[in-house]
Amino acid sequence: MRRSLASWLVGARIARVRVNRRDVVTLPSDPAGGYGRNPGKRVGTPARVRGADLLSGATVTELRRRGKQLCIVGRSGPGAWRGVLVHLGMTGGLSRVARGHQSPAHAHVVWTLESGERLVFADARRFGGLWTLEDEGALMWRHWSRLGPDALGVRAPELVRRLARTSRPIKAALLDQGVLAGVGNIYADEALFLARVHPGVRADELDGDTVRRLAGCVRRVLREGIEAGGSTLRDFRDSMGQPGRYAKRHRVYGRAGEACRRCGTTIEGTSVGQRTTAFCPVCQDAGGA
DNA sequence: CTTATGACCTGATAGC
DNA sequence: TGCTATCAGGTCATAA
Repeated sequence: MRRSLASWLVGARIARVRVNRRDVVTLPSDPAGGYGRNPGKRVGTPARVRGADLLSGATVTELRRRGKQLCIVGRSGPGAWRGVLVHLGMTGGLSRVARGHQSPAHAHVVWTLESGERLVFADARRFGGLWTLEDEGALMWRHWSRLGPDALGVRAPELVRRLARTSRPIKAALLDQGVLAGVGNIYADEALFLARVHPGVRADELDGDTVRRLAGCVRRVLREGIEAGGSTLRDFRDSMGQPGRYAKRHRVYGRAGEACRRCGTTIEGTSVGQRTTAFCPVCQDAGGA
């Protein structure tokens, strides 16, 4: 998504912003989790979202990603840093809409560029959202300091150290964004298959060689996924509307009941940490490592 | 502190 | 056709 946005959004000047749903936007003054995402804590009237907080009047200079979070960085006037953090959740998307064309369904926030085209944040299920940032420090300290290293470039020693500190199943640890940032349910299953690690084994019981192998497999599946434009199960489209092509290359995810591509055994479907999990019981033997 | 669990949402699909 | 149940790519608050 970052790459597909960069090609047309960087350098663009934002003329105005329209917020159709206040609760997908979290201001620094809103409750930590976000105003709309915890009904029990919706108290009082939320502060109004100002256009400038969502880059109105700014020129986009950069798109920075860490894990699953994307920061649209801009400048308004000399030296004035602006930034909006985006998380797509499960069904969120950012899309480019030409002048005169219709926005997608669930268009919660719409930026109109000086060129007349629009950037639209849409999210049917609303697990995603936007976070405004008062300065670069807020991005680094309030948001990104809570994330583990970005999975695309994670080094083996770092992963070894981090996995040694948790007794959870390895799959649950890989999905914890504070341990490692950027691996979701699909790529966790794919990486574990490639590394021949059973998703249910305790993270702190994996030996060093196995974790080193796993680090390489995490980087590999993400690199492959990005090169293929992502995994489209149903909803995902990049900002130009293109679906990803990686799902047809999944080795285990979504293939429970089908034959393992490596050994022919039936891929098993189960649940680890409340998440749908697929693995090959022969290639990913819980005893082996 | 760490870990487990339910809640948050909507839409697609399967089964009756 | 229309109803209900089930499931989904992620995270957060809360309880244990």
